[in-house]
Amino acid sequence: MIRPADLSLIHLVGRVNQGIRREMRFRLARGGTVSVQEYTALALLRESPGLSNAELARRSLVTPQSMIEILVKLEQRGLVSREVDPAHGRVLRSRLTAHAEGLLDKVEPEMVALQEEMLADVSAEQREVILDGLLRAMVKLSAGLAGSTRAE
Amino acid sequence: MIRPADLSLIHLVGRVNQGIRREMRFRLARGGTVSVQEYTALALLRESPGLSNAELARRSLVTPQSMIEILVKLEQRGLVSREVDPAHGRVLRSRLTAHAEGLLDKVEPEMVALQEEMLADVSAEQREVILDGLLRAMVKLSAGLAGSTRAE
DNA sequence: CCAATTTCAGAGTAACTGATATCG
DNA sequence: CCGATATCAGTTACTCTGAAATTG
Repeated sequence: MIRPADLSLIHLVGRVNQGIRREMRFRLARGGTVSVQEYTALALLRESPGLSNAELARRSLVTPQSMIEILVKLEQRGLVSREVDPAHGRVLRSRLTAHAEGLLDKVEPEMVALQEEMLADVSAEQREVILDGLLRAMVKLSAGLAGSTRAE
Repeated sequence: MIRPADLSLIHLVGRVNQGIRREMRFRLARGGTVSVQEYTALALLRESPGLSNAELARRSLVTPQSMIEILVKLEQRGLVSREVDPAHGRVLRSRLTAHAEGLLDKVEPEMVALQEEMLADVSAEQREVILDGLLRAMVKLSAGLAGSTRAE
């Protein structure tokens, strides 16, 4: 017999994510005019400059085809610059432009505020535990459990 | 100055969610032929039978227009039956059909397995803390922080 | 020749905004 | 008349699968 709690985490993550995206969309609409998906990619690039499209895709758990679409758009809008990797002529490494840095500086305080409001009733210790747990979950998901990345 | 850790949780939830949905889509493709979005609604209805469209939407943090689309499709496919609330002629209360119960019985073990694989390195105590924390976050998000539901 | 990366093209899923009608 | 619900219609956001070219 499956108890309700057995499945609550995967559902709960989905709902919380939906709530977060909803709020992000709303708040991003004022500031810059970047979509949630674009903001997310920019934030990742700020934290890890020089990532390639393939690397960005892996870290975001999406296909490279999905990521390239975001990346190309960001490049066209002058938010990202891409340069050939000197060690591997096929790889293009992405970095934020000054414009993007400025945009993030303007927008990130709002995102921090969102997170703070959302976690108002969650202690610092509890946040650490959650962060650690979700990170472990992401490692497993990245490894490609039984599904999408079938080991042959 | 914004430290990287300041924003990690909202991003981490997004990535974990993406990983979960990716796996769910893959595993659901075999069993029933329900989409992730449909499965999620069915699971919620099993846990809370008799919810109206508006209630389902609120619990899922989506608009009623988004939810009605799923619900109508499920009804057409014979997975959900809807009846007028005797106390309020406008409200339609949804319940799973026997067919849907059978489908969930077949599919849920796979979803439980997914959650177990994903949380393999997370202790029972840690899961409790995460569950509690995300629930608190969802309460805040449901209340409509500063954004989408602007209090005038 | 093989593995990884990039990227074009088309498709499908999922969520949204706006507007209308009904019920209490 | 107001607030909540249901729902039609059109649109936008996001991700995927398939296929082709390039590099080491």
